[in-house]
Amino acid sequence: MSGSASTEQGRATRLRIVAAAAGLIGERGVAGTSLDDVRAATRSSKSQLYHYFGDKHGLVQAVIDHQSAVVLGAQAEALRAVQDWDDLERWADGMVAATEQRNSRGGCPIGTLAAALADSDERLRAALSDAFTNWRQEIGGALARLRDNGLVAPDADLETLTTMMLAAIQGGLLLAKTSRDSTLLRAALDGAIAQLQAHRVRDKPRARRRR
Amino acid sequence: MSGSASTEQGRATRLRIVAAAAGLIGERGVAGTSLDDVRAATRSSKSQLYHYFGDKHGLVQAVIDHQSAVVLGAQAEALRAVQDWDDLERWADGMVAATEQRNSRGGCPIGTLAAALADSDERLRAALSDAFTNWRQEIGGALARLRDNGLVAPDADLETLTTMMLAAIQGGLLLAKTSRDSTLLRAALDGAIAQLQAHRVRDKPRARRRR
DNA sequence: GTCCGGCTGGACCGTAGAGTCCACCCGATA
DNA sequence: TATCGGGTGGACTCTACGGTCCAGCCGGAC
Repeated sequence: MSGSASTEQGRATRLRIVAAAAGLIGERGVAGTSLDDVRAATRSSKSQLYHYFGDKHGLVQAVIDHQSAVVLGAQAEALRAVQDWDDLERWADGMVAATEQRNSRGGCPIGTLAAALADSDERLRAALSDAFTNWRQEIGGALARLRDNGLVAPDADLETLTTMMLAAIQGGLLLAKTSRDSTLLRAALDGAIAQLQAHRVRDKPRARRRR
Repeated sequence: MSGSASTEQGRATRLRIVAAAAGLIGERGVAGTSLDDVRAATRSSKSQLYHYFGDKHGLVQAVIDHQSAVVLGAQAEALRAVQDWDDLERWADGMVAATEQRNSRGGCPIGTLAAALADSDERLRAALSDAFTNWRQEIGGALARLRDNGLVAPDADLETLTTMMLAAIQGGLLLAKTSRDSTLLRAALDGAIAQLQAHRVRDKPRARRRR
C-alpha cells in the first residue's frame, strides 16, 4: 500500500526499520515510541523514515502488517500440527511458555495494538480486525480437523468455540501481563480447551472412516 | 494517596475533573488526551489540575481508581443478584447490551488501560491488577453462590472457571471493539457460560440441605 | 471586620517530537 | 563517462503539551 522500496537494499532497510519499530512499540506502546527512538534504534535517519513510510501513521500501519504476519505465521504453523487433543495441549503450552519467557510482559502484540488503536483510527482498526479474523480462521481450521478426526462431535458449534478460544487467548494474555502471572493465561486456556472437550466424542472408536 | 480536597467544593471539582478525564481517556486513550483537553472539557484551569493531581501521572492514577470503582460497583451489583442460571444469562446479556449501546466501541475501560499501561508503569499496573483481582472475586462469589444453590457440582474448580470467565469478558470485548461486532463478545460469553454449565448438577433435586 | 488557607485563573516556559528541506552518495543503465 | 533516481544524512522549523508561577478570589473561623 504505502512505502516505496524498489531496491534490494531498500527492502532490507525498510524491513530493518519495521522490525525494530515493532519491538519498540511492543514494549513502550505507539504513543511511547518516538520517531527519534526508532531512528536511534536502527541507525537510520529522519529522511529514511519519511521516505519509506510517509508519516508516523504509515509506520504504525507497517508495524501492524508486520506483527500480523509474524504472529499469524507462528500460529498457523503451530495450529497446522494439531491433529488430536495432545497436540492442542501442546499448542496451548507453547503460548504459556512463550509468555513465561517474557515474564508475562508484553501480551499479544496484535491485542495490545488493537486495544490502543481500535477506537482512534479506522484504517488501523480494520487491519487489526482482519488479523483477528485470520487468526480465528486458523483456529477454526484446527478445530475442524479435530472434528474430522472424530474427536469432536459433528454438531458442535465450532464458530462459537473458535471465538471463545481466541477471546480466552486475548483475555488471558491481558490478565497475565497485568498481574505478571502466567497462570492466569494458563487458566483461561485450560477452561477454553475443557469447554471444547465437553463436545468430546466417546472414545470407543465406533468407525474409522479415514484412510 | 495523592490529590488534596478538603472542602466540599474541592471534592466536587476534583470529581468533575476525574469523571471528564475518564471519559476522554476512554475514547482517545491516555496518550491521546492532553491536560489542555481535560482543562477545556471541565472549564477548569491548569493550576487546578496540578493542585488536585500533582502531575499527569497522578491524574491517570485517579482515573484508574475512578474507573475501577465504577466498573466494579456496577459488576458487584449485577453479580450480587445472580442466584441461578437465568440470572447468569441476564448478567451476560447486560454486558452485551451495554456494548451494543456503544456500537461496540470502547471495550472495557479497565482492560484498555491495562493493555496500554501494564508494561510502562509499575504503580499503575499494580492498581489495574488489583482491579482485576477484585473483579475475579466478585465473579467467584457469584459462582460460589450457584454452587451453594446446588446448581454447580461441588468439585468444580471455581478458581479456574472464574479466571476463564473474566478472560472471556476481556477478550470478547477486545474482539468486539476491534471488529465493531458485539456478537464476538456474545460468543465468548456464551462459551464461558456453557463451560460452567458443563459442571451443572443433574436437575433431579436429590437433597435440599439448605434451609 | 480581618485573617487564613484552600481554591482558581491564566500567562508563561522549556522541550520533545512530528514533519520539512536540501545537499549528497552511489549503483545501475545507456 | 554522463545521467538518473532511489536512497541517505542531518540540520532545521514549528507547535503541542507537560509543567511552573504567582496574583487574586472567596468562604469559614475567630
